[in-house]
Amino acid sequence: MTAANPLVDALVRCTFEVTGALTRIGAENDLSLTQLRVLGILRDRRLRVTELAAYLGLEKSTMSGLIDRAERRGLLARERSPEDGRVVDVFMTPAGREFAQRVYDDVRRTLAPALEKLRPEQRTQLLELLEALTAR
Amino acid sequence: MTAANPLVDALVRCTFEVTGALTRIGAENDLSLTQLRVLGILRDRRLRVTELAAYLGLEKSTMSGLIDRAERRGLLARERSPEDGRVVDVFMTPAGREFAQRVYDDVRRTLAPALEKLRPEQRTQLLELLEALTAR
DNA sequence: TATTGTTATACTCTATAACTATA
DNA sequence: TATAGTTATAGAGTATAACAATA
Repeated sequence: MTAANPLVDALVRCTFEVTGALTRIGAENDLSLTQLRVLGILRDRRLRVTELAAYLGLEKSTMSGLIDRAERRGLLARERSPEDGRVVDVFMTPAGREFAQRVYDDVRRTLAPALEKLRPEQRTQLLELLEALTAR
Repeated sequence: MTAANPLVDALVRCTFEVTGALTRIGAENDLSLTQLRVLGILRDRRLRVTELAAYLGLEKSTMSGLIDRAERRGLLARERSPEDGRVVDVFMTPAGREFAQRVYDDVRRTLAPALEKLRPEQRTQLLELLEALTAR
């Protein structure tokens, strides 16, 4: 038995709510939560397949499928590494970048209203707390 | 174009981190994120299929499959409503309740350490902010 | 031999459409 | 007719195991 922990419970509840919003916005753009996350990760990075899988906590084989489908849509591209012939780099196409920008704008527009119900000093507090929480 | 919003970004990043932890703990117990959420919702409620689908933002047909698999594992049970023969109520079995308790204990044990890095008054703040955020 | 990535396979998750039973 | 739920179907997401190519 573990003691009740209202803070963990509130965090989990909030997570499910935000995830719900993200899933809905993703679906409106034919993106699963995972694809949405892939786009977020690759926005400012170029990663090999294994690294991407590690970021997402998924198997390489799962990544292959995700990349296949995104590549078929013209959002991502693959490139064999010149240094190591086994490695495949993955990165966003210009179209993918533009698309991701639009979708994440949508995310901001959707989530901002709830956050604006907080007082300004509460928003500052929350930002600090979230950053403290996700700092490694 | 939407202005950058560090607070939304921090919230999304936090959401993906917590989701990652929930997915991993779920996987260790052969539960998808959705099944984990079903167990959380039904912990203190008895809902008809349509209500459950609404809670999760899913189609009724998707619910049927989710319930089927959880029922096959002995975690959930269905019961036809005596008042309205079309309605099917869904609820947790004792085994399901016990199982959910164990899994959510695991969730608390996993997430608590990160939260304990915050100072006590920060934890109080965070709880208040999360509650303000998810209040309807 | 070890590592990187893909393919084959099987199962879950999901939506849409068609259906059954009840109201 | 309308509503509640299930079934059929198809596609995406996921893991495991086997594989090919490269190091």
